[in-house]
Amino acid sequence: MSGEDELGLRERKKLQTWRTIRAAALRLFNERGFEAVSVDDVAAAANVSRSTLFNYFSSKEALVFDPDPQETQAWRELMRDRPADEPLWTSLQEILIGYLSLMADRMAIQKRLKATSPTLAQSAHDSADRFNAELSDWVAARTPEARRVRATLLVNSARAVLVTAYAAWSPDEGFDRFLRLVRDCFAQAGRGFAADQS
Amino acid sequence: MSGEDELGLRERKKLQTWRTIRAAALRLFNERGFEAVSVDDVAAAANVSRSTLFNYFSSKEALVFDPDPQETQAWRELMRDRPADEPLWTSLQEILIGYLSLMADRMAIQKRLKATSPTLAQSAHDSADRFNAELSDWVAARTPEARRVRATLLVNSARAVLVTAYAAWSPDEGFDRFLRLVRDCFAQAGRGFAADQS
DNA sequence: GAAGAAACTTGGACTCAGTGCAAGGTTGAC
DNA sequence: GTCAACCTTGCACTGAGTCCAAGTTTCTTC
Repeated sequence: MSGEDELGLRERKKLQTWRTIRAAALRLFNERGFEAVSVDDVAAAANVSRSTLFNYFSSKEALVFDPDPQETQAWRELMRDRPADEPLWTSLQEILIGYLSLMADRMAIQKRLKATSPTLAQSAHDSADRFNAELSDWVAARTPEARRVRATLLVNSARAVLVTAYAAWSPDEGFDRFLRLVRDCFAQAGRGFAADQS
Repeated sequence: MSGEDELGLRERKKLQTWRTIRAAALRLFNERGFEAVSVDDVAAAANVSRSTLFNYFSSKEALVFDPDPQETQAWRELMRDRPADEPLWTSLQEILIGYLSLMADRMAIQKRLKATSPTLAQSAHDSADRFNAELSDWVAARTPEARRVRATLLVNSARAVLVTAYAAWSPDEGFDRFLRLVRDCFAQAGRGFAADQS
């Protein structure tokens, strides 16, 4: 999340515009609910035209879920930082925890918004998918062809862990509690499910 | 999937209309692609008004993914049929395989369509969610409060298994191959991931 | 089997998301 | 300072989804 200084004026303006729009969107959605606010409302509140808004965000839902432009860079660093000989399951855990920490401040709002709009709830997947794609690439690059399906299974299972912890967490409980849930579920999935007696 | 005979005329007509619309939709989408066909096209092809179409399907995507009205009944039977003392992980495997078998004929078309339209790919989750909700209810009813989070983890992991197998499968390969992938991934997740050396 | 209630269908008008384009304004490079 | 690349804007257009009032079909009851 460093270095927005050595950017040209043009780039800095873009970043600023992006953040202005996002901020306006989150504020309005939070006040009135997702459905009750139109894209034009958001554009107006951010002092940009409708067209410009759609230059930055590909859909109304993207206003809520798109990652900050500098965040995707941070993702890659999270992955690059894992030692090559670390077991994949451990790497996934640490990467995902890092990922969540980047969104820590947004998470509560997002979860609350999702509760109020079915449309949003649905397209939340999508945002997770983008990170997942990034993650899958990273995994694929470090896994030989023959173990590719297994590697995918691990990635998807890690996501299952996340989803489970997320569902069990309430936005009022604070972020630490959420991380504890994540670690716990990771441990359980690590041990496997076959041994359960019911 | 039995008993559409002891239905009244009204009910039988409804079922028939539903299936006519669905069939028309799948045919058109398959011929021209999802995006290239409008809802009006489908309505026209099914000899039904736009309004009626939306009475039966809540969205364009639903035309592809909604389960046949009689299918949801079959789901419940799948769940009811599992012995109460069977380990949950095993039950999940068998239920999901049964579920997939119900959709066996649609699956190849759906996967092909999904490949051609981003919108569709996204909302595929949604359809799976509906089954998942049903499944979660069943699991919750058979699991004491204290183990609820773990049960959710198992359900979500089972879904991860499915998603993995689905991704690794190609629609040309035939359904049996798909089932083999599912069983294999179930076994792997059953054994856990912690032991992996990388 | 006639009459009325309930459920289903229809067309049309409306809102809003998202696309495409052409014109005007801003930024950066030489 | 000039030119090219890039951003922003307004406007017109398509298509999804909602709402409603009026017409038609099925079910019920006597």
